[in-house]
Amino acid sequence: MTVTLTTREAIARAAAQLFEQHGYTGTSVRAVAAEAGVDPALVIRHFGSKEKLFLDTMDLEGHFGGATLGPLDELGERLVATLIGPGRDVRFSAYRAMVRASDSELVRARLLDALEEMFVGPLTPRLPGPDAELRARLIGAQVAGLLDQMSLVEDPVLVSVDPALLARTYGAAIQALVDPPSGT
Amino acid sequence: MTVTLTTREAIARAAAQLFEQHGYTGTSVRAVAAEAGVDPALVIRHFGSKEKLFLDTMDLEGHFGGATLGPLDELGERLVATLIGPGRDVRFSAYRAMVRASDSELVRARLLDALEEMFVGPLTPRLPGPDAELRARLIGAQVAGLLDQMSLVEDPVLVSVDPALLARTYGAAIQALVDPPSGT
DNA sequence: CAGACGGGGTCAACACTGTGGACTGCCCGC
DNA sequence: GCGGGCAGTCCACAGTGTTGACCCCGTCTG
Repeated sequence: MTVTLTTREAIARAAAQLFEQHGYTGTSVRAVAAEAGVDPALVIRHFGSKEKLFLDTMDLEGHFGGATLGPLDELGERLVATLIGPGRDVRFSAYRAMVRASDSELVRARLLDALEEMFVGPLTPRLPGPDAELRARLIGAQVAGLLDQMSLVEDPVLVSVDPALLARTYGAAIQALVDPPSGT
Repeated sequence: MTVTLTTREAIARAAAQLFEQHGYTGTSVRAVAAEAGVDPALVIRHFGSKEKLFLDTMDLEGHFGGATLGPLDELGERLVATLIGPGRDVRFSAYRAMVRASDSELVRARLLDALEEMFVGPLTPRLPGPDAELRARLIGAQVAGLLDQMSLVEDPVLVSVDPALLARTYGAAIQALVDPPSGT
């Protein structure tokens, strides 16, 4: 029930929209201010800097949380299906904006936190076999790679392929890290 | 034996160094000009724009070429070993700079070209089983993901883990897409 | 009730960015 | 010798993030 918007919220809302739409470098502080109907200097006054505004505004965990829940059996396929399922646009643009802004130390730290919270934390204690933590991190890498190709590079084949086939195929590769290694 | 450097080469060289070191947004045209001992307007005159200078300067293929050669048997492990083997710093920074600059349509096209040339082209006709092209693209995604976590996000665990273990573990996941799928 | 205080808001300015246009000087073909 | 083109220089422009000075208004204190 947001009847009236505090200025700070108005700025945050405008920023979220523009950052998702045009990325970090693509949106200027002045554009955010204009969208929020506010003086440019005010957004800096409220958030300290454009970088902090970006960090306060974007959240990955909200968009990706809980993707690793459920039984380990066929987790790979489910994980991919969740990623490319409903709401993929929001997820994709959030990820895209973050990665492209990863010049910033703080943004990098945030990405690392997200990896930790979404994969390493929940998965490490559940993975059977050796090197569980390493494998959890590499599952995160696989997810990042898929997002790269679909959202950042926009590989036309991947974005238009049958989602079920994609989930099955890439899911199998992820599953290879979920299941305990079989070699020597 | 470059005794004397043409101005254009001097600019390109300075640009390559600075772009790899500080990324796209992190290096200004004026900084490139200063490093090359040249007027800022001159670098635009020679290359058309900062973006074109970047594209003329960075090449992925040169750094990553031929990573998918050799027998399909254990290609996954060899691929990872090549990626994180000698010269990884140069590869990493090239990839990092490209991805972070992927706001630009042209940079994205270039990344897509690289994917095509390095994975889809060489691998599609060689992969046994169905959906060879899709699987080739997804192998590219896996590589991108690993580079993301190691070079872009700089996951401290991944960058310091035993390379052989990393190659074996992630290589197995890649191998799951090299070998023909086994399920129904 | 007067007055100090503090926080939200406004304005102008700074240093920096990429880029374009006008200009100069030089070399090469006619 | 002379004209055309090209490398190089200089200045200016619009836009960037950010800062400082200022103002206004509500609140708390004496």
